[in-house]
Amino acid sequence: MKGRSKAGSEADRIWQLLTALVTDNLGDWRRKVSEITGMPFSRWRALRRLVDAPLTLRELADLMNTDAPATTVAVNDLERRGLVERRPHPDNPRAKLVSITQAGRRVMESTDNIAHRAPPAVADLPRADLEALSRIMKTIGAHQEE
Amino acid sequence: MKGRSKAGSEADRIWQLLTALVTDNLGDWRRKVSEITGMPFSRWRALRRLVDAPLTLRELADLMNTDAPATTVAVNDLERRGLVERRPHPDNPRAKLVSITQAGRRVMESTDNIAHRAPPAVADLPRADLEALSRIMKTIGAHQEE
DNA sequence: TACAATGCTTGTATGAATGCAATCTTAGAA
DNA sequence: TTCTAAGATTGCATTCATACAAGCATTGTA
Repeated sequence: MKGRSKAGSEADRIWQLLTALVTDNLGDWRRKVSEITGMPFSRWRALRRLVDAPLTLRELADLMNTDAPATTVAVNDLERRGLVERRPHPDNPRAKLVSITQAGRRVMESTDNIAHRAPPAVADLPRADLEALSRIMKTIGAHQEE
Repeated sequence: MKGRSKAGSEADRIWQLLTALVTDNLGDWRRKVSEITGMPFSRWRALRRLVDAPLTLRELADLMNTDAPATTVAVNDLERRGLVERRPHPDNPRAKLVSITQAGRRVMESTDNIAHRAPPAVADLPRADLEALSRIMKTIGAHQEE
């Protein structure tokens, strides 16, 4: 957390607005994702973390801010649905690597195209604003990779 | 929905990134808000909608994308806690106006100062990006007022 | 008057998220 | 070897969120 400014900063105010905007639309979004995928929203959220790279259960649990048991249950469900696979970890025999399957990728694509419609307040933004937003989100994305 | 472009547009991609960013941090946020206020997150969310102006139960239900019974339960709880008041609607005798109390405002202030810390990926953005974001969020906010 | 619609309430049922205790295996340290 | 820690699993218990059915009071209309 380098150069962290204090609470109540500009960034915090923006974040507050962002979370309000998203949470107000979250209910609808969750409903749609569940409807399309036929599984709880939390399963979809777990699956999304596996798109870029396989993870151990421990890593997945940390990323989702839940405990190990909850993660095991989620992976069990996803595996039963054929969306992920458990494989032995090449280096650590205690750990297992969870990776997404082709079927899993298809599920993610189906929701990419259908469930992520921007709410009117965002969709109706002027082009210049959308471009600025796009650029900023890329910056944020890059920051999170670290 | 004026001038709505098709699915998969730039706005939709941005929205997808935004929701991912927020939902990834939502768990923590909900926990903190619950801890500070001593009530479920959904109660806080309902209370927030009443900060600007009193609403009827019907209006509150629509804004939160839930049904009337759920809203009644939420308002009952908030009223028991002394954070909102039910008053007869001046024009429509069938409706009731729910308004936030001073105690309710204090609760909202307590979470404004403590729970809304921006995640590092946002807090560490360059100043120019933060300013652009701030301006865009104002535009979005104005759009939602309509 | 009779009837439908609005606004709210009560009660119930269900699915889901979360957290905790206990167990098992394997790896590494004493 | 013995002990401890890491990684994963099973099972359970609790709290929420959400939806639905049914009912009551009030308003407006046929």
